[in-house]
Amino acid sequence: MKIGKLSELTGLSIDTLRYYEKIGLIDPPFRKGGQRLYDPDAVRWIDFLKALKATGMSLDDMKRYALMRAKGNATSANRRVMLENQHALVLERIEELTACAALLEYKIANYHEIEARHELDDKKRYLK
Amino acid sequence: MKIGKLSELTGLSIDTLRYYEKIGLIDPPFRKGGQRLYDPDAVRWIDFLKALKATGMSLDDMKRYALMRAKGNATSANRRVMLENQHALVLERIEELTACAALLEYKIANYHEIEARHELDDKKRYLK
DNA sequence: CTACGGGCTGGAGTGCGGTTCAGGTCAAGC
DNA sequence: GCTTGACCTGAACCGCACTCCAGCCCGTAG
Repeated sequence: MKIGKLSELTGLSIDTLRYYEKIGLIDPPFRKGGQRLYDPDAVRWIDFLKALKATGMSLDDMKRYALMRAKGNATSANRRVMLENQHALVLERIEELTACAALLEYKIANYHEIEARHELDDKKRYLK
Repeated sequence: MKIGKLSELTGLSIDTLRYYEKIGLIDPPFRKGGQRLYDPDAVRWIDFLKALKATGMSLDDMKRYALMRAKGNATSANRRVMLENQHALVLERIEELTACAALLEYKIANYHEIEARHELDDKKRYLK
């Protein structure tokens, strides 16, 4: 498939795909007449990259992972450790967000209270 | 308190505190001999800003919130809505991260399997 | 009174993760 | 053969959120 199709399937812009290739996240595909022709497996790899990115991993770290992957089996344990570290970070981040959500809920409840009080004031003013 | 102390208490760098003041996130404090002198309440406000930031809110949106806060009660409902929207985003983000965590767990389990197979191969090789 | 640690300003610089642009080339349909 | 739309390259540019810097001032301990 050509780059436009891959862009459509992955949701990454054409520019981003070329950029990812440039920095070594995506293997340079075969070319026909200068144009990139991707293997369908590329979609799976890019989806994985998207997931790593969603966890907050930097492109640099993803590049390190991609590099190890390219080196084959010998790097398997290292890659696993990378994923384990990232997994731990994700759990931490979830905890942090959960705490923030609780704080927001508290603040929102507070605002509701304040608004209720103001409505009451309005009623009183009306009754005067 | 002076800016150094506030920096220590909030964990934000002195430069960041001045930057936040410049962009309107923090009220300009009183000055004595040109130096900023903060009220202890500043810590609470900054901690709240940190929480908003942790939720992924942009400084620009935080500025909008700060501006409304400065305008007083009339903006209360708008501020509540902002927090409610942010709360929804946080919940979404937690869902996304949870899904990523699951994917990572799956991948990690996969790596364990691969490693186990390789150990087996090593044993076989040893027995030859 | 002097040294020194902390604070001040305005503005330039940084790192990240793309995005845009100029100026082309390629290929599929008419 | 020609048009049209997709694709190509290298390099410049962008927004965000800081971070650093030069050159200055203030205040307090010795």
